[in-house]
Amino acid sequence: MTEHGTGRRGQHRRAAPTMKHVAALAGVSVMTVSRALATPDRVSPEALEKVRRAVLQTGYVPDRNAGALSSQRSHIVALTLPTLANGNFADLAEGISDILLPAGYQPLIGHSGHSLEKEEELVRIMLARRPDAFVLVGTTHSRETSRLLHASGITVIETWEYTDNPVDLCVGFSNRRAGELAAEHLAGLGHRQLAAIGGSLDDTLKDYRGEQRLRGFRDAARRLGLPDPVILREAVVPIRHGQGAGTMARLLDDHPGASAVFAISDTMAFGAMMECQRRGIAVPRQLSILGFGDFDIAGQCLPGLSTISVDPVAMGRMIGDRILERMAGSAPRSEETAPRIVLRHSTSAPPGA
Amino acid sequence: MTEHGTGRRGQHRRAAPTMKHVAALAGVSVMTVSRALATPDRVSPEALEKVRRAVLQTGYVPDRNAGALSSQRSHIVALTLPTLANGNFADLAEGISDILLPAGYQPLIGHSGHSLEKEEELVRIMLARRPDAFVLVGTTHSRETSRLLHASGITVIETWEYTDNPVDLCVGFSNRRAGELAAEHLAGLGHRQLAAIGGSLDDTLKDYRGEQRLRGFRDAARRLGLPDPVILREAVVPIRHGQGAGTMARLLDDHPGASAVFAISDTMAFGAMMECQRRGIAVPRQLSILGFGDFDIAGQCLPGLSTISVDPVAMGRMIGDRILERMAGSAPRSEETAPRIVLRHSTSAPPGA
DNA sequence: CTGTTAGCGCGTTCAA
DNA sequence: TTGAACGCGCTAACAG
Repeated sequence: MTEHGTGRRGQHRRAAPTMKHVAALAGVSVMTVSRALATPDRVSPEALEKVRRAVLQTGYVPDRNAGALSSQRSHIVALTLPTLANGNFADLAEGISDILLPAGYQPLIGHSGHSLEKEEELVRIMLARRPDAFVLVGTTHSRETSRLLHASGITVIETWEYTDNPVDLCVGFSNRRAGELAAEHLAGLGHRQLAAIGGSLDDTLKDYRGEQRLRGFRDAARRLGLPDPVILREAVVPIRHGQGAGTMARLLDDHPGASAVFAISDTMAFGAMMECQRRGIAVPRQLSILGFGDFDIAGQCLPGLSTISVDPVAMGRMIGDRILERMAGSAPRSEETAPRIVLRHSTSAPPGA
Repeated sequence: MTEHGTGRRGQHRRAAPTMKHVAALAGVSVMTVSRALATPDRVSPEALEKVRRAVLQTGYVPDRNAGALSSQRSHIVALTLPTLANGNFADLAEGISDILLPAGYQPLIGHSGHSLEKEEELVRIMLARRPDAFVLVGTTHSRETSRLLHASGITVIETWEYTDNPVDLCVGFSNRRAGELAAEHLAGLGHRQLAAIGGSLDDTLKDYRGEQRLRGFRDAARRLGLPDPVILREAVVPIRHGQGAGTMARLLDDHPGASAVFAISDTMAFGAMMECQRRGIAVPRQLSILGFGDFDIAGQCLPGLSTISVDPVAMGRMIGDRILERMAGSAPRSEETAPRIVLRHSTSAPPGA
């Protein structure tokens, strides 16, 4: 018998109190402490009280990672977003957290910067924490990402886009449909020459969902018998307001014929509106602008921005609920949510009408 | 000998592959796999290759929680923010992530909704994951929060405010100083009757940092010999644009004398600008407006919003660096960063000047 | 209701 | 360079 284990750890900080410390202080076994914390009703009132006191005295906080190792349930839910600096995704994350945290699950948030390679790296890093469920924005992933997720055998929820062939579960909306909605709204107002501004088609950084919206927009315009919309893809994700202004400037310079513009996001739409204001173009009298996302700013700018809302907080809560159902053993179904138009004052009939 | 341990876990999903599986497949011991992944140079090229293949074939991802339990280093860094739906905090989080992730640390993000009680709960939940470091926005915490952090014995970094008495380390700026800067700028332009709009003093939901900015603003005005600024605290955190408009409306109705307004955040400032536009008040000719935060929108709206920047991404990176230094065994110092004015076009000399 | 035993997946330590 | 033993902190399973 060599004596391992005594003082074998090198220099390191004072350790946090463990269950053993609490048990010793309370004069009960470690198991009783464990039960007192997890299933208080299976412990005698006296033992419970002793444990409670010892916990308070030591400032003990259970080590859930150790618990996870033992119980094979980490109570971690991984969440990969394209970026945090986007109100919609932040709202989505808060919606998910609002449901999961009170239920004892810990969201683990990461951001991929709209890159599939970074997403794959992130998935690998997060899988190393053995989450009980994995939430991904988007349905486009690298082969290896899909394989890793599949091999992990955990619940996977894809969101922010709807697909009939999810890795596992899907809670999202059709971005094509959102684009169609945009075209239908503008056509309904009487516009014929439409335009759209969106993100670049850069090889590695791509807004796949935004691209779907643009396609839906174009296809709906065709279906409605309108000329093909002018589509400018110049913004680099993550999109900031300035990109909207720049792309709008290009549109006004090179394709002055359009009377209505669909912007891939409110962020771009606002920048576009400012560019119009700078040039003395009245919105919506001379030019209609329609956004996407119903960001906070859409309701505050002048004129109020007409936009398409997908209610990220509600979607997040729905995702949280689905995860809890799955954890409880039931088999929730995928769900397609419906984007809807929010009418404000940036769209109206075209000038000649 | 009763036979425990065989199939003792109840119904649960297909388990992820473990190091044992990889070792068996590679025909080496578990330890060799461990070393092949952690210290490849201490493993023979042949063994390394066998392991590498087995890893690829199984889609194995190491369990870092188990690793953490063994090594006593979780490589997790906890981060509590007031909210994700605030560009500054999102940027801060991304800045921290940008440094930590490549170094092998996993940020764990939570949001407290500006509530000290929720923060305490969050700290407890996050401590249960045994982070190697803890980052908190703000220097105001509940007694229990401070106690828990102290008892945990880990590195703690407070940010977004500077204090000489941090729990452990502090990387932040003086919010008072930011407020003073605002008053000095406006006074320098010739304004005498100043005003400020900020968050409510609700009992539980408080923007402590914003309040410090307001106090710095007031004190600097006094020091400069100006009449006391009118300060309206009506917005409820988290502040959205609409609150700026409402508070501005109240200011214009009840205190029409002020020629310059400092808004506690760009979000409020923008709402305030829109309210002015709605009323036909020209900014900055009739009224100057100064924001805080240098949010994306400040550079895009018209007129461009003069504001105070604290560079959250840089601060985040600084925090990440400090954490890595501490992990490497050195003793980094606290750092006070300096807020700075970003001049655009929403402030100018007062009407009569 | 309580305690004992065993083991979750890994890294540390020591021995070969 | 490799492997075996051991234990990190906790919970499942069982015995009392």
